[in-house]
Amino acid sequence: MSLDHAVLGFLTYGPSTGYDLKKLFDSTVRHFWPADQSQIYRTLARLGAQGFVAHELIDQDPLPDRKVYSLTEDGRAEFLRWLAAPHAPDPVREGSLIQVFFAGHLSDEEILRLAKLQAKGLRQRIRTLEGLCPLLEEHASQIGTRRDAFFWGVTLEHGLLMNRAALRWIENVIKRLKTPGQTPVAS
Amino acid sequence: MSLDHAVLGFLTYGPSTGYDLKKLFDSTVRHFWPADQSQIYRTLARLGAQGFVAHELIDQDPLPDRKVYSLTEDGRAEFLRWLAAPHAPDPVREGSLIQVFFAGHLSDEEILRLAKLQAKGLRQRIRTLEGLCPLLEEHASQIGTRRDAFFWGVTLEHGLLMNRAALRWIENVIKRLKTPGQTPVAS
DNA sequence: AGGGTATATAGGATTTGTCCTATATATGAC
DNA sequence: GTCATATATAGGACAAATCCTATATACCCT
Repeated sequence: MSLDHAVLGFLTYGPSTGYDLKKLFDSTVRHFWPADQSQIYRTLARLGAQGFVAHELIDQDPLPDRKVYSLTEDGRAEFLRWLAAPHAPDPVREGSLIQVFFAGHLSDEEILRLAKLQAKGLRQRIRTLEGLCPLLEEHASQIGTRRDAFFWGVTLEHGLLMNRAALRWIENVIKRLKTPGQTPVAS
Repeated sequence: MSLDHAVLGFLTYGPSTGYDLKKLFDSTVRHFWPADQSQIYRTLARLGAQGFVAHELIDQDPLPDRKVYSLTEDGRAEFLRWLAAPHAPDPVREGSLIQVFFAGHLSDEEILRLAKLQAKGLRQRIRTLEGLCPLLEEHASQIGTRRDAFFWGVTLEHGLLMNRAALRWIENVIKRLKTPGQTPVAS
């Protein structure tokens, strides 16, 4: 349950509401762990029932009360325990590769069309990640330390490197499709 | 619903049972699309209800009857429609990065320990993928064409490249942790 | 005047995937 | 002799995630 610990993690920086957490998620970890608004509220409720977070109500009439959540002692302990423990990597799920896997049923032209679309999507995603860089630095200076900023940047770097590798891969596939007769051997 | 189309895809090579499909999944697409046994059977049932597959029973007393599924006309049409259409990439979910994101709360020693474990896992995964190569070629020669073998190999290549990129990334992070004072800037 | 966005929470419904169990027998390993 | 593995299907229970809707008001744009 990574989301639970991501929420606890953000609360180590100080109390926050579900609404603010959602925005924080979107501007920092969305690129490797998207979180639905509805899921965040439910997670906060569950963490509350487990005693890992507590909240106080702040009246905002006529808007709904703000529920400002903060970490309890137990919550902080649980987070640090999780953070220091090794975890199995989550299984990979790349649906687009299923299409590639069965692409032999299509004509080269059709495959090229799809591959180029994929490449376009990857380039777009890379630009999005590059645009995230200043945003992340802004957040780091606001709520985190310089040390935090290093690790935040490193996760962004991961996204960039992976997407660039995927782009190189698909561009290479396109190249090989255009010049047939080559051995497709991996390794 | 990628699984549905993966199942339909495998059935284009000929009729099969849920049991055999599970084995086929494990030896070909498991590295980018793991499928639970239980899920495969339920998927076959659902595809049957939708009219995309049909099955005949083969008595095997005392073992349970084999349900040999084959594609219907509708099923083949649906698969080819899906195969030729562009699809949005599935969202990335890398739980391990959440740990990296909050790693600032740990000591350098603890982080190094975890990072080295991650690297070890990646090397292991790379070896597994390399070992899958001959298996995949064997399957390709048995049930697919040479053209299929190309695309099957390309998906494997994707896995190798992505895991190697991830390994380089983590090794670089380890290096930077050991020599402090360097700018962590991405890009 | 009407439509989109921001503020704030929350629940229903559905989908997708995992884990575990049940059934029934044969074979090979230790 | 017992224990794991292979053969074959199937369902209950649960977890995780997404989508949509409801509530209420204010502000800005056209």
